[in-house]
Amino acid sequence: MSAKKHQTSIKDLALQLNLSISTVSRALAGHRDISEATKQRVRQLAQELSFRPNQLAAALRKGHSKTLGVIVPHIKGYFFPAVLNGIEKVATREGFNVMMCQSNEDLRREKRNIETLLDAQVEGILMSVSATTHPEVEHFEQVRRQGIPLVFFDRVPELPQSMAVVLDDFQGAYQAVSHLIAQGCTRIAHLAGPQHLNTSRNRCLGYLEALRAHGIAHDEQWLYSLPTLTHEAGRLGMQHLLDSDPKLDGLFAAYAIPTVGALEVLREQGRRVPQDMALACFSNEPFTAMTQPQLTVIDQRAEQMGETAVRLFLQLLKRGPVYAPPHLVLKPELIIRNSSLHRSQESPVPVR
Amino acid sequence: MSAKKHQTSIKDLALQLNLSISTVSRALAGHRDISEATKQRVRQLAQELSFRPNQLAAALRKGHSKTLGVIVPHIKGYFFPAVLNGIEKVATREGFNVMMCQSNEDLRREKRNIETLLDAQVEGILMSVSATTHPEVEHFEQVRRQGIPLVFFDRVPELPQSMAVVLDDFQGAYQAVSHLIAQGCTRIAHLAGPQHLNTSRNRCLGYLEALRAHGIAHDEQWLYSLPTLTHEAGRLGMQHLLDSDPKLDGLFAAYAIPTVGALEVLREQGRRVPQDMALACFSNEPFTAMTQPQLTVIDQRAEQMGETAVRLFLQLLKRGPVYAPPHLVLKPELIIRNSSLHRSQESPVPVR
DNA sequence: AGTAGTCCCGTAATCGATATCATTAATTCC
DNA sequence: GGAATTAATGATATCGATTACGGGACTACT
Repeated sequence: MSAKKHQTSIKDLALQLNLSISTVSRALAGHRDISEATKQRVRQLAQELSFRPNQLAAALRKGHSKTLGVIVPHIKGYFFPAVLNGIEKVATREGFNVMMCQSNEDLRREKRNIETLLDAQVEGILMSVSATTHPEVEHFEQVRRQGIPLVFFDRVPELPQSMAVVLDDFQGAYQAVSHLIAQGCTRIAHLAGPQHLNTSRNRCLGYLEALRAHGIAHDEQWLYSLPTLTHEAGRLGMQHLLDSDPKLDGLFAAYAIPTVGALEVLREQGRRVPQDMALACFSNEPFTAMTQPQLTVIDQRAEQMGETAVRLFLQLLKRGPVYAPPHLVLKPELIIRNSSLHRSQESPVPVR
Repeated sequence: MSAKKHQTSIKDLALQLNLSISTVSRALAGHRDISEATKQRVRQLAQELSFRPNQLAAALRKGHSKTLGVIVPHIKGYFFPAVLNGIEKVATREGFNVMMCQSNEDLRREKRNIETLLDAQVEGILMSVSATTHPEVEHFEQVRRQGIPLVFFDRVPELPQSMAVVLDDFQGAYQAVSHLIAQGCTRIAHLAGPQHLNTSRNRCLGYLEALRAHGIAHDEQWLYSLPTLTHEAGRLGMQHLLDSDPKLDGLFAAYAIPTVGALEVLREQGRRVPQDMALACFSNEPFTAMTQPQLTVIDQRAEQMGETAVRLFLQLLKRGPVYAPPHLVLKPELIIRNSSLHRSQESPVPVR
C-alpha cells in the first residue's frame, strides 16, 4: 500500500482508449457530440480504474469551487451544531461542500477564518459573528469587495446592507414574559446576556416591552447582566436578584445554562418552582427537558435558520447583487413546560 | 458591488510591475533567488491590491490541497462536536482546512461523503463510522487504494490494519462498575447500547468483567439492550429491569441520555438515588452535571481524541505507510458525582 | 583573458480538467 | 459530381499557480 498512488486522470483514460483527452472529458460529461459507443467505452474504463475527476482542476477551470464556508463562534451546546445541521443538509443537496471554521468568540481568529475561506475559493460565506467582533467590520467589507456572497445568521454585525437570517428574539422574549404574566407573575426579573450582541439586546428589549405592555412598571433591580453565560454566573445572578427583591415571582433568562444555576439556587433556598417562582428562558437545549421541573423555553429554529441561510446564499449566487433585501426574520416558538405553570396547574395557555 | 469581481492574480501583479510571473511567485514565496528590492515591490503591490493566491491552483500544481476531511455520524450532543473541536484546533495549527460531513448514521450517506471528500482532493479522512456501517468495508478499502490516509476515531470498523484512536471503553466500564461495587452495590444492572458498535460492546464487556473480578455472579436479567439511545428508551429499560429484579441497587448505563430517563423512573417509583440505587454512566455530557442528583460519568476524552487523530494523520502523511501500528487507546476518566455515592456520604473514593 | 561562480530574473512545462476552434469522414442535396 | 451538412473527434488555449531550466550580467580567481 504505497502512500502516493498516481491518481488516474482523464489523460490516462485517453491514452488507454486511444482517444484524445477532450473526447474523454466530453464523453464523461455526456456531451451530445460524442457517440454512444465511445461514451460506453469511456465510462466502462473509468469504472474499472475507479476514476474520479479532480474537482480542484475542474473548479479552477470552471471558476467555481462548489464549496461553502461557514464560521461559527463555537460548536458547544445545541444551537450552532443544529444550525450547521441545517446548513449541511441543504448545501449537500445542492451539491456544495461545506468548510467549517470556529472563531472561538475571538475576533482575530474570525479574521483568519475569513482569509482561509477566501483563499480556499469558497463561493460564499455563512457566519455568525463572534462575541468580541462588535464594532469591527472591515473584514466583512473585504469579503464584499471580493464579490462573494456573505450571509449572517443569528448574530449579525452592525453593518448596513448586510444579508442575514435572524430569529425574532424580541418577540420570543415578549411572548415568554407575557406568558409568565398570564400565569400570574407580577415581579419578573431578567438574566440578560452581553448587550453588544443583537440577540441578547433584543431579548432584553422584548422583556421590557412585555412588562410595559401589561402595565407593569419595570424595576431596575430586576435586571441582572450575566458576565459570562455559565452555570455559575446564573447562580450568582439569581442570588443577587433575590437579595435585591425577595418578593420576585418570575424569572426570564436570556440563556439556558445559567437558568439551571438559578434553578439550583431556588431549590437551595426552598423556593418552589413554579409555585413560588415561575421560570422561562431562551434556547431549547435538550437538557432543558431533563431538569426538574422541565424548563419552559423559546425555541430558536436552529435548523431552519441554517437551511434558510443557505437558500439565501444560493439566491445571491444566482441573481447576483440583490437590491437591499431585508433581514429574514424567523418566528420563535414558545415551548411551555412545567417551570412556568404558575399557581394554577391547568394545561398551558398559549400566548397570542 | 458586482458579484463577479476579477480576482487579482499573480499575473496582474507581474504585468503592473513589469516582472515575469515566476519572479512574482518566487518573490511572494520568499525565494532566495529574488532580490530584497523586488520582493518589497511585489509585496507592496500585493498588499495594495489585496491579492490572495488562489489555493485551488496552488493545490493542483503542488499536489496537496491542505484540507482534511472529517465524517461524523452526527453533531448532536456533546461528544462529536468536542472531537471536532480538537480536530479543528490541531488541523488549523498545522495549516489544514477541515471539511466536515455528517453521515446521519446512514451507510449510504457515509459512502457518498467519502466520495465527496475524495473528489475534493482531501489529503486525509478522519472518521467515526455510522451505526449502520457494520460489516461493509469496501468504501474504506477504496480510500486506502487511493493511497490517502484514513484514521478512525471512537467508532471503528472491523477492518484489520486500520489506524484508529479509540477510548478504552472496556476499562472505563470496568472502573465505573468497580466503583459502584466499592460503594456497596451488589446487584448492578446494565443499560447496553447496540452491540455491533465496538464502543457499546466494550462497555458491556467491561461491565461483565468487573462483576466477575469482584466475585459477583452475573444475572442475565440485569442486562437490558437499548433499542435506541433516547430518553424514552432509558425509561422503558429501567422499568423493565426493576420489574425483573426489584432488588437492584446499582445501574451502569452505556449512554447518558437514557440514564436521565432511568433517573426519572426511579424518582417516580420513590427510589432514592444514590441511597437506594447508585448510578453511573458513559459520556461526560454537560447536562450530567445539571441533573438532580448529578451523575457519575466516564469522560471520553473527546477533544484529546480529535487532536490525537489529527496527529496520527500527520504522521501517516509524512512517513508514508506505517507498518501495522496498533490502535491508539486513550484512557477514560471516571468522574464521581452524587449519583453514585452509595450508602456512605463520604468523599469519593477513587478506584484503582 | 578565460573560466567559474553568484545573483537575479525570464521561458516554458506542468498540474487535471474544460471550452473553443478546427479537422476528418460520412452523408445529403440539387 | 461537387457543394453543403452533419457527426465524431482532435488540437490547443486556458484557469492560476509552481518549478525545472536557462541565460545574462557581474565579480572573482588563476
